[in-house]
Amino acid sequence: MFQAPRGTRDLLPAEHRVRDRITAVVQEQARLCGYGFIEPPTFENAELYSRGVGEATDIVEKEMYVFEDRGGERLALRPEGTASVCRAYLQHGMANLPQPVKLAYIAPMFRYERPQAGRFRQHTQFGIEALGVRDAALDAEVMDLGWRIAEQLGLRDLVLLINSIGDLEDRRAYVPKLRAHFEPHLEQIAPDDRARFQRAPMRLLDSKDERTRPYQEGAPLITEHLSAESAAYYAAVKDQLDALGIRYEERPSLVRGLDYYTHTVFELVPNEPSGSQTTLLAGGRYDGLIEQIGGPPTPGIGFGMGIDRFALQLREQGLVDDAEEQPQVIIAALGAGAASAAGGLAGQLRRAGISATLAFGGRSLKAQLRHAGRAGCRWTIIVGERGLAAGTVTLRDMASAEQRDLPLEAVVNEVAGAAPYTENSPPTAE
RNA sequence: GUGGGCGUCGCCUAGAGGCCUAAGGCGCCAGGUUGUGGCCCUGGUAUUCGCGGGUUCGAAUCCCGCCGUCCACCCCA
Repeated sequence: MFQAPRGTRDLLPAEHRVRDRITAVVQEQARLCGYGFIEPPTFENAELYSRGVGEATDIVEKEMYVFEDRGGERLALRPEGTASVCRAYLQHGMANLPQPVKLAYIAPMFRYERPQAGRFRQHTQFGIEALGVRDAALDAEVMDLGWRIAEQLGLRDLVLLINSIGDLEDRRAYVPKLRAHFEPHLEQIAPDDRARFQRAPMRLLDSKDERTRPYQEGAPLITEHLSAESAAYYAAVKDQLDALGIRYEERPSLVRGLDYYTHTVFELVPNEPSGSQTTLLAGGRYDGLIEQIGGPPTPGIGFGMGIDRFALQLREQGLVDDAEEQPQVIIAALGAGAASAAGGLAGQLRRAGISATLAFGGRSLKAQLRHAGRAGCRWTIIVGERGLAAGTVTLRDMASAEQRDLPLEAVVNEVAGAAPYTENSPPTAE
């Protein structure tokens, strides 16, 4: 039997309802900040990512789904959203629009990773990018948007981790100092971390390896080596966050795995993580990215939010109600002559905004009612040849078991006029 | 890429070398006579225990390999 490919899954109705709820909140909050939604293609020229995300990143180096199409183009399934949005900004000349240009998307991302809790080979992200402006207030606004989404969904006990990793100049000055700190201990630290020493020395700061940890003590921090201008920018961002009343924590070891980040970086995480893949939302400023992919120097900031991880977190915090919505009316049809009348009635009910379905399958009335009872609908309408001869159908209230005959033309109004049925109350035994 | 746990009906679970041609619960389907549900009762729903080898007179139960899945590392949303 076929199975969904490793690391992918079918989002079944119960889970899809959770996603719909998240999607609704996200769209509303993005709208409140003035974001317009865009949908970039699912695959792009592979080089867009190696140039944008960074040649030496894990994403590009070992996680991209790269393929050649029949025309010989080297393409990649989108591993992250920012590069595409920036490409679109350039391609459509959005630098001529009032800045910042605020763009949002909800789209699947693909990375060849080993699946585990909260990590998939295909996952869906909501993301936003605000392009063309470098302003501490915008940084804070972006983080506040992420914060509000969590708030609106009812999530508790989250914390926003922030840091500044400065600009290229800052890091050019800082990295040698960092290397100098670790260099004497290269023999002692973990082999993986020795490689990092060369390629991504800032990662040494958040290594979890027991062999490396002792040497993290006393290492120089980027935040202590920012230029006066960068430090002032970071301070301004924090002032803005304070004004917004967001609970944040500075985390000097916070470095992101994509090369394009500058200055502000942040992550939204649960206070007390239960698993290990718990970053709900992460992002930062990337003032060099657009230039990297061939545009003019253009500042930008944004984040990616793991919709699947939000769903997981909602479940974990007991914020998911799995009750599924049942049709308000189930129509039972008796006899071949009643089938088309039943179908017509179902259509009329739906046009009146009442959810209705037939008890399909040509079964006995008993079976059709049993089906209706189990489904938990409010009413059953029995359409039978006998009643039809007199122009009536039977409307049965499933909770009270009361029923009466009504003219076929009257039943839609009768049901529409009743109090809305909100609770999915199970039938009670008499 | 590395390490570990687990794989019996749609779901949950029993089973630990012969009494298992696999049991129970949930769910689903049908029926309990004539056009009426929920409770109850009856029946149906895995020719087979992820797949392939091996050990044995005999394997769902032991061994090996593969696959799948879950978890952790790495990394990340």
